[in-house]
Amino acid sequence: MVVRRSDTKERIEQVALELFVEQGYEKTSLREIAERLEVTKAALYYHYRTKEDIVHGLIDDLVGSLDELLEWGRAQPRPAQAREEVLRRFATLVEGRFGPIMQFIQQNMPAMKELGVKHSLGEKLAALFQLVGADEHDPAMQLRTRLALVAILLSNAPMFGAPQVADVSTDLALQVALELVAPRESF
Amino acid sequence: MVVRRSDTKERIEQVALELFVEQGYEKTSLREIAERLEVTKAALYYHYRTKEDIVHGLIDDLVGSLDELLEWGRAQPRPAQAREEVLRRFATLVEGRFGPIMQFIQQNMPAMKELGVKHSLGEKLAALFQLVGADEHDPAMQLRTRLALVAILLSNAPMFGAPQVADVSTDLALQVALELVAPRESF
DNA sequence: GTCTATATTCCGATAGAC
DNA sequence: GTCTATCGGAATATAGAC
Repeated sequence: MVVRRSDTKERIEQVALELFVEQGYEKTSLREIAERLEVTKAALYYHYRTKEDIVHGLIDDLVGSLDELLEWGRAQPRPAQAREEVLRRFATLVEGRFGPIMQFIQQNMPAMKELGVKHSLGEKLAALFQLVGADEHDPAMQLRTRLALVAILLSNAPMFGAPQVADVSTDLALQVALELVAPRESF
Repeated sequence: MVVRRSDTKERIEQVALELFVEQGYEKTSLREIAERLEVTKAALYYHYRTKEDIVHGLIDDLVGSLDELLEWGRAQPRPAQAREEVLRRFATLVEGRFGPIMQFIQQNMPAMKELGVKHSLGEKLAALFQLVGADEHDPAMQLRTRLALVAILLSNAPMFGAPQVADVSTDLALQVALELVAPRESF
């Protein structure tokens, strides 16, 4: 069971994430967040020590879920056969409540780097990559594995905003991702 | 022949790009750029009207090269057969002098959006996507086409910093990109 | 828990001498 | 073309009343 946070804390994180996705982390001031919440800046500082702490609140949630996914995947007796289900669960997370957070992270890498998020989250994604890529040593297969994860992420956020020609459903992204990591003889 | 700019203008763009890639656009101040150049802020303002103008100076170069690539691709009599060469030339641009700029753009999307870069550059990338994807109407093929471009971009910049497990050579990325857009019967 | 008021710092940008 | 000096504003953050 998730620990119950105060309503205000939840509302702060929710509104902050909205604005971070709309405008980016740096361009979003605490004044704007406070205004949309119809409170003052000082109120925010009662709940969070710094602006950075708000981001950590958002990220910790995601890191926790990734940990659960990793734990599950590693517990599977036949890793090779768990690949598909790991990708499926990852896609579920991305299309679910972590979609906006993933988009926020993707589009604000310099800020994530400064906050140390790039390190903690990068660890998890590297582990996920290894789990899905299993013990592949072929560089081409490693690249395909990475692209499989990107395919799922692309269904959530646009790349450069432009090549969003058609809507990509999560199901389609998952299908292409599975093709990418599927064993093959040749093309 | 490229128009000859003053040495100082070139050095400003070079140093600014360095810092933009290292720290991000918003976190890089004109003071820092000036300090690394060993001049004062005011000197920068003689060459560029605003901080945004420095970015536009960097981007225009790239947009120009993409235009050339698009022009060439469109002039090919057999578009389907030009795909491979377009991807090859795109990879050459990314691994060449535009690598850092592409990385900068990718990792600073909110700033690009505010500068209108997302629009001008997005147009070019959408056109490139259409050229490579040709007249594909299958959504799965459209996604694969997008991933082909991403594969090439991934060889240049890390994704989340972490899943950079092995070095991805441009040749390998190009090969996987070609596989992705290659016509197929089934998997 | 939320407020008013303020401290502090840094930024982008300009004026004008040389 | 580069400098010194400075302006106006906005940002994060804090102090202290209620």
